[in-house]
Amino acid sequence: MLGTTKQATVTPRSQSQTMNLTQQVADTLGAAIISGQYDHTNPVPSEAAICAKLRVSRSAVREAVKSLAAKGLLASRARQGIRILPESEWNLYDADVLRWIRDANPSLDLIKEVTQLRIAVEPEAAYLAAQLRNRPAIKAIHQSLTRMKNAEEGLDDPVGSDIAFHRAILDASGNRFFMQLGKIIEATLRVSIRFTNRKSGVQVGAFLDHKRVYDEIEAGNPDAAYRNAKQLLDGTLATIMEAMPECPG
Amino acid sequence: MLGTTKQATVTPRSQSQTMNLTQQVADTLGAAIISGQYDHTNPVPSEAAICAKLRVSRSAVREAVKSLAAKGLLASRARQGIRILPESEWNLYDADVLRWIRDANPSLDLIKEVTQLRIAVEPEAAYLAAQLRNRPAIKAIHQSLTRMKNAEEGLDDPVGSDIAFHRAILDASGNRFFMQLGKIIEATLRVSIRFTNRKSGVQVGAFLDHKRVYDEIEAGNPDAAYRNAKQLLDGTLATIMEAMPECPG
DNA sequence: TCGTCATTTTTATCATATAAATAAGATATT
DNA sequence: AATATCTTATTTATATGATAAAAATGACGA
Repeated sequence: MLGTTKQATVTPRSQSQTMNLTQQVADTLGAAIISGQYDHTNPVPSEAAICAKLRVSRSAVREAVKSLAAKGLLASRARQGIRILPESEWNLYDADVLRWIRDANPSLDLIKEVTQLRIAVEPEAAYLAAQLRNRPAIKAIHQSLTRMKNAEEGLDDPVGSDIAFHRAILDASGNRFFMQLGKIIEATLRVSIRFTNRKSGVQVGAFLDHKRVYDEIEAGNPDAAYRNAKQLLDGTLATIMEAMPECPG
Repeated sequence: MLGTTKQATVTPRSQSQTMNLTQQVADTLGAAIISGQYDHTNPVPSEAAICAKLRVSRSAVREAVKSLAAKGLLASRARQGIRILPESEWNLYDADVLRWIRDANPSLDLIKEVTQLRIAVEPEAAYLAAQLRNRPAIKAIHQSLTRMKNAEEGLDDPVGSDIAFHRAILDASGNRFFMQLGKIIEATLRVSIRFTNRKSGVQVGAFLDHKRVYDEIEAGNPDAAYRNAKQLLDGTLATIMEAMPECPG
């Protein structure tokens, strides 16, 4: 046999477990872009340079670039090369982008902003859920509440059950935009623990606070569900703000 | 010169104005997927079949597929082919996805859900803006308010100035998640007009309603800004619900 | 100084070949 | 008969190289 192909040195640190080459390249580039490694003095390398650097074929690089372009991170044009788009174009509501941001700058800023988003959205979702009264969806909320109860006795994961509860409410709203926020919130919450894991003492009354929201949804009282959800989240934000170094607003 | 390449028949109806081939293919496939053309009885064709159908190279198809995968529409694996992901995975906060959804099913449902999102987010954004009191940002709100005033006398675009106002408030919140919703809201509002363009009579008091929100932000009264913004949007939702055939919630 | 044009770099697109993964069928084993 | 193993075929994954098109740059001339 002549001309055997086969070469491909994988990208450096990227986890190649389940990721294919293109995904690995996209992950490497995405993380580099968001961590601010490139700017006008140090522009993104050309396709050819990336190929050489990562030791992969042009196909892999080009497919990765298309993937990142779809997330709003960059754009490429002939002769102009690959240029990074302004941050305002980055799709924050994308799990990968969010992860790269979180890892590039592990701070409470992102968590604060997500919490502000939750404060805006979750009470409204509870309101809509109480209006809709979708049986299966409400049952799912109740099940996550049971998980929280179990978690208090160490029989279930406290974080996991809490996340499940909030996601169940979003799902019960019937609003697709609210539902999609579930995975964004989850991705953030799972990390925020590392920052705000002040002793589980604050968790004591948590179950009851959550149950109040459920009860009002189940009873079909939109306004009361809204109020209880808002109160619950204001407490969460307060905890986060306490943990923050300075408090600019 | 031997072996001249050159062929490439473009995709059918896609606007090829500024779009390159890959984008055209992605647009064609994305629209087809979201319009529900494929299901388990009629799965997505293989790469080869798409190449033949659209008369483009495999590279173009593969890059388009990567782009759609990045938006959560599909995933592809060897021997298994391209499979559509469940709707819950589609990134709704993506301008392309939103456009495909809107065009696939032109109804008020999407507009209603976006408005529910606005009701949740915009009052909170006004609240934060009043807290932050960022001078340039508040000035931008005022400028859009001036545009609305002019629009009342036919000197500016009513829709454009209204959108500018709401985007300015989101921008003034300092929250990146809120800011990003600007383009989503804009894309939806520009279409919703076709549905709810009940005579501009309702517009009469609109300027004052908007000005009240601005005044409270400028004065640094978060709670009042919140209330006025909420009131403003409740009116908007009411208009939309009126225009809807049936009112399920 | 300014516009025009040739040059050259870079992405865009195409074509083709090989590798790897895996669904499905065939075969062997218990 | 049921299960495990091997074979085959199909499809995506990856690599390579060639041509096309776009656009930044610099040379040139009016």
